[in-house]
Amino acid sequence: MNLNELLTDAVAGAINTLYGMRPSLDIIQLQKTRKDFEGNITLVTFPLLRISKKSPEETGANIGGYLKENTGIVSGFNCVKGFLNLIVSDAYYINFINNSFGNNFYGFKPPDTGAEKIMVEYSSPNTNKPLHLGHIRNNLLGNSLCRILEANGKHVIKTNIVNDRGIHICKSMLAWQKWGNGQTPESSGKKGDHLVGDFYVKFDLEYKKQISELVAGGMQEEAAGREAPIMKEAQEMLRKWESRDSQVLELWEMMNQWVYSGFDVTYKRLGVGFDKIYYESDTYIIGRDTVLEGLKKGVFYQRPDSSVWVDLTKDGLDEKILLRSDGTSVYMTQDIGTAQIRQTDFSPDKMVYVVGNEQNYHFKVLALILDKLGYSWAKGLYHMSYGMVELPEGKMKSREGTVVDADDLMDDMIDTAKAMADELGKLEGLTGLEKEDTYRIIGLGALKYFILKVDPVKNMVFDPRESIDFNGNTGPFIQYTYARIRSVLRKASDAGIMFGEKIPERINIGNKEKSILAILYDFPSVVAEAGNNFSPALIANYIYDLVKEYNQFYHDFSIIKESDGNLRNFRLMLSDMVGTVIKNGMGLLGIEVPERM
RNA sequence: GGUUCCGUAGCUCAGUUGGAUAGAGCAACAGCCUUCUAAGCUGUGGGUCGAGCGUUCGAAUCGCUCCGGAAUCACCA
Repeated sequence: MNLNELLTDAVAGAINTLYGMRPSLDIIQLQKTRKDFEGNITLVTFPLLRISKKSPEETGANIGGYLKENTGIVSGFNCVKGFLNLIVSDAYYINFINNSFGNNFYGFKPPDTGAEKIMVEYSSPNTNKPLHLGHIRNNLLGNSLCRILEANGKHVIKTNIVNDRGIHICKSMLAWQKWGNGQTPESSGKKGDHLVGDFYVKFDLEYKKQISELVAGGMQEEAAGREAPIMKEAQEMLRKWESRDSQVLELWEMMNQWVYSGFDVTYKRLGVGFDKIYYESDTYIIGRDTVLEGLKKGVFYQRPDSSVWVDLTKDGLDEKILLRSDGTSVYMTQDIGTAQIRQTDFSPDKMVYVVGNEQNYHFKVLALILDKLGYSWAKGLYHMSYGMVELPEGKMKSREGTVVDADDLMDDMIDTAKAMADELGKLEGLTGLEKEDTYRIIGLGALKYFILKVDPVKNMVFDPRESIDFNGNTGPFIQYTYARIRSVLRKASDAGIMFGEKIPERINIGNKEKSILAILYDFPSVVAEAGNNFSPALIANYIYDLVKEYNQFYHDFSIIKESDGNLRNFRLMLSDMVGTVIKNGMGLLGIEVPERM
């Protein structure tokens, strides 16, 4: 039982003894004591007054007195305006650190064989252009979510569905055919995904040109969009692809390979990975078969032009197309197929989709369709929806060239880390390789933390200047604290100072130290909460609070230089444990921590 | 127009199941390195929690109505 549970029990006992009535647990409201008051945990007395039939002050005094006498956890209390502030005994926290010290996995639940099996889909790129800032948020959230779920003892399967087919890829392919002159990543010296993306842009330019020519010739804009010759060519190419035209397939394979090798570099740098990768070119057929089956069973219906639809008007939604009139698949068809294959392959209890909130409607429809098809596992679908990333000047727009490229961004962050570290002279004495690695850790730490500290459901603004700041509530600030701790521990070790002896309960610890202990104590419950809420941001903000508190302590107290041996031992253990929690917590965000910086 | 989400300091964001005088960082200003890493610490200023009404001992938090912003309702993905 943790502290909250112990106290809830004890308070219930107190009320029963004092007032002769066993209260329901939900009126026992415990919260952290605000900074301005003395105490660690506060009981709100107001809901208890109808049982006690006494004033808030008196009720608080009664319960506080009982807890102090009977629990051994509460060493003192005060009651202010109906808030009973309980002082948790030093011994309780000392006992905690004595037990948890040296556990490198503190905060993590061990994997359990009977654990819930959760499949998490994230990343899900298209293969026609390189990854950008929006993908970065997706990848970081997905990867962090997986780590958090694993830390909660879940069995996690990380998966990626690569959208390797469709009209958008055909656009790049067509443009390459027309204007590529046989260029390859090798011949051009470009990363494959960037090269393919360049042709996608070329297509778009030509398409726009053709549209304006048609409009100038008197055609409506909408019609021009359909009639532009290059678009017709791309559509023709897609049809050839679906009928397995060997030349088109060969080109498609080649260009997709370029993109994959490019993605691999980006993924590796971002520190994300997958247990199983699916390709829509494999799954869409299954989806199509299922849709046709559903049509036979009467779950769907066909229009005169032979397109297939599902009617969701009774569920408060609209009608949705599942197969085009020419028989080709749409996005929904593919997702139906993918979900089925995943069930066949892994039969997960839950399938989590980390996908932007622009697709909220899509996933509502997907779950509904799978349910209508009679799949019991449809209930296990969960869309982890997250907000868009915007720039200070507004949305990223590829046609206006304001898209922030993932590779460029990482380069910039690492360059800035290098410039700053060199200016501060922080890494002198390290080898060249060690320096490079540290720049990387810091630059990526800044980027990842900046994105993950924000509540996923919210849209966020990414200001390249601000995100590059390394002070305040940032990744480097946290990493710096870690490096300081490591430095202290190294110095202790160099001086032959051993630590880790059990701390005697009678040791006299200060408020700041106690407050750090209390925060450390909370880590496992924060991990659990982050898992329940699918929110890496909870971890990020927790670490920041811990680190801020520790830095104040570090500033005000001596650790190695403390003359009292017991106290020195305690402070070293405390520092060591803060380091462990920083490392573990940042690990859940996919952020590394440096030994020196 | 329907549906969903968001609105907290100049800017970027915290604020678990309703609880005390709403918190950080950035930016501005003023301090602290002969002492374990100053990428740090301390202080000052900065708020009608979008607005109103309601629920109650108590609302940034819950409900309703507005206002503002975003997404979506495609034979795009």
